[in-house]
Amino acid sequence: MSHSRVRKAEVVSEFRRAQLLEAARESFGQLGLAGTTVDDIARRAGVAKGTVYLYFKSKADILEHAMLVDHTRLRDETVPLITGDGPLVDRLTAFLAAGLVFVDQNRGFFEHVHFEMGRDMRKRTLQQLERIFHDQVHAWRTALTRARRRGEVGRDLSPAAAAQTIVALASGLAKQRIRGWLPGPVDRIAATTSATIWRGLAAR
Amino acid sequence: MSHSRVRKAEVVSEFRRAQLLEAARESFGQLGLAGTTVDDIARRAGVAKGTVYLYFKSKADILEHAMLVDHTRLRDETVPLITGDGPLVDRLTAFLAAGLVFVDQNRGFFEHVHFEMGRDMRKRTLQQLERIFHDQVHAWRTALTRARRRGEVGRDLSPAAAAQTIVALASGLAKQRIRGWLPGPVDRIAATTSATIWRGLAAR
Amino acid sequence: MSHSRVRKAEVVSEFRRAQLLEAARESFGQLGLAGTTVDDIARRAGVAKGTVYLYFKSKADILEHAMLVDHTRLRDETVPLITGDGPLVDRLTAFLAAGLVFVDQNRGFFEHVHFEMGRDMRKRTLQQLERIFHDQVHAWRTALTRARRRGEVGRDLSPAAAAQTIVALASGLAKQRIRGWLPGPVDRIAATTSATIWRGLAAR
Amino acid sequence: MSHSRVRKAEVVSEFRRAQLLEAARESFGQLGLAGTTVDDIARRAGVAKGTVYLYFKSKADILEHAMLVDHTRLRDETVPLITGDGPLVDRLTAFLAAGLVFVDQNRGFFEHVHFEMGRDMRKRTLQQLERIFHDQVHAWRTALTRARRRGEVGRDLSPAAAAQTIVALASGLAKQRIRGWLPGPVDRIAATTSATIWRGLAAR
DNA sequence: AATGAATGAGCCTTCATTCAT
DNA sequence: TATGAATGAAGGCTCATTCAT
Repeated sequence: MSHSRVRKAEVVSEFRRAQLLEAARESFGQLGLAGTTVDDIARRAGVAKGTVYLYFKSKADILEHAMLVDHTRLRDETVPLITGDGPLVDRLTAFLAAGLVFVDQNRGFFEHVHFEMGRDMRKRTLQQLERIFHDQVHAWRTALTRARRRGEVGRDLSPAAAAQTIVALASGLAKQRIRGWLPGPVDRIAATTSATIWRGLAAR
Repeated sequence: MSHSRVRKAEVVSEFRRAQLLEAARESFGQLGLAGTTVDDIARRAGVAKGTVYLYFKSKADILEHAMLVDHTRLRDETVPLITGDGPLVDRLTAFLAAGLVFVDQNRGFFEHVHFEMGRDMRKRTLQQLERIFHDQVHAWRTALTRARRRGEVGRDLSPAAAAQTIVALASGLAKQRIRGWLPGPVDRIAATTSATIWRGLAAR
Repeated sequence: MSHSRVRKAEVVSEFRRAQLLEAARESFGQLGLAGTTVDDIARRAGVAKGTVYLYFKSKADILEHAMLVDHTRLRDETVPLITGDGPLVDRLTAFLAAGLVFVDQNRGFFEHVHFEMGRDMRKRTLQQLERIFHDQVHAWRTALTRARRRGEVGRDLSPAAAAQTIVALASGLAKQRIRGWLPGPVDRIAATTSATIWRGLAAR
Repeated sequence: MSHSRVRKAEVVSEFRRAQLLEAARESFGQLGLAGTTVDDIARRAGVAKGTVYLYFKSKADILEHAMLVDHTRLRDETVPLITGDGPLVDRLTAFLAAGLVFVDQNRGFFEHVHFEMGRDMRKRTLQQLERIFHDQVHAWRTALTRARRRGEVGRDLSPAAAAQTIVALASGLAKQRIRGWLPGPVDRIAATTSATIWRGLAAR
């Protein structure tokens, strides 16, 4: 019974954390990082200000955890798509689309947060993003190397360069999507972009 | 004579503004947006804090003007490259390289400033960037359309999609360069990336 | 039986109070008054924060009781020494030594607590100390009057003034001992000081 | 003229500091250290809260400077009295009186402040006080050694022990005066105390 | 009796902006 | 024009105390 009480407390605690993170994401998304006060977060979560500090040790800590959720999701929703087994061009399309979908689902949060972090926070955030970036590049290099062996991509293609190009392109698309410069259905954008770099620009 | 006095006053005034903007860019670059105080800027410019407010109406105003300088430069250093008259692939390489060079030259400023702007400031900034982005896309679409007519690029290529892809790619490369994830000489990066999308990924 | 149950409850209750007071003294001694949180006290006593409030009505209340223990001890360890029956000079030495020993044994607590009390608490504390002070002065006056009658001290000595002098001196020594400005064995300090005022400074 | 302007600014600045210190001493004296807010100090000085931080870098800094004034005065008002050239017993009386006068003039401030300082502040304060204490003891030892040579005090008196006794006694008197346990005119208290230890307690 | 999550008042400090000189 | 002292709003954080379980 003491066991179940511990469990219950843990569950409640986790719930509060999630509740606060949700409130924080909402507030950050609407008011920006600087515009959000701890009071805001508390109010949205329906608790008193002091309560926030029972679950997170500072405002920065809240942000860090809020972002961690995103980063985990971002990786999980993109990397596996690269190492699938369909035709490479389809995987490329899916990869580009996934990045755009992710952005669409987190627009408010991204719009502000990635732009207002302080020095140290940004450092830590970028380290996390760098790992994701490296994972994506690595996965693409592997996929391209195999595809070249199978004759699916050009013999003279540099898998390393191409991998980096793809990831940079996905990142560029996402950025422009966040900013609203890339309207329209995600699938169409992904498909045409994918087609463009798949075939190349040059006449043949 | 009253005329020349006005002139002189204007010149002095312009000088002060430039001096303050330079100090601001330096401080923003080193300390970030939130980390920079109006006092910092004044001190670096060698004037008193109150003087700053004779030339700019707020801290946000300083930032806005500091960015305007950048945006003007960014446009001037990229758009003309697209509408040149060498082979399209060379222009593409030059375009990608120019974006990276620009980033390299303003790294400190970008690193911080683009990440810390408040709501309204970011809005205005993005509007400016959007215009540059549109100009770039437009220039590429024109260039690609002509190139297609000349048979320089594939018949079935969509100039609109390709233009957007190129610009997104340039933007993605720039972003990763800022973050330090794209080390090495700018020219090599531009050349290999350009080659990749020029030839395309697909075997032929 | 209901009687014995009440008794048992009382005993347990007293035990808890003592346990909490001990924890409080420890914490006050190490972290100071302001540096000690109710949580600290609870943790050291191995109970939950709320429990503290079952035994004391506030942090100030804890402090008050913690000091009461001290004051009782201080009185019990000094006043009886004055009204003994050995030679007066020996009683003086013993009295001075007792004050120093007391300080040595409670250094941590004194170091902080006497310096950080709030208004009201200090008022109450000083009232308690004043009683001890008066008791000491009174005891000394009585002892000196008797000693004068016996010809043990100078005929022209004012018992009242001398009593106050002795107590002030003891208090001054204690203060300097707390501050670490009076190193060395307690007995030696007490003996030399005692000798000094016993013989007086003047040549004879 | 620029010279005189600098001067004027300095004078104004010093005036403000003094004004703030006075307000702080007043507030600390009335409300205690913890009870005094920076707002209190500002209000008493007739300035805005932010202004306080133009002259002192923190609340602790204010306290430190407020105490420095005291310590300087305490030393200057006591040490010179010891090394005068009148009869030693008169110097002793003057010394004891000076300590009591000092306390009387700063009662409110002392009452609170010395009792509520935080760890570090108290450490620094005590270091300053220790120097004063040492200076006093040293001066007395010198004075007593000379007096012994002149046959003014007993041949067998230990100057070191006697010096420490005197200083401890002065400190004890001051402490009790602060606490209100030593009412009456300062001169009388000093005279009788001085007489008591000058003649000694012992019958002769 | 015991718990510990929740509360919220309160305080120090920063800094963009103003204004008297 | 230039100065820089003065302002005061605003926000992150602590912690004594309460209360539902």
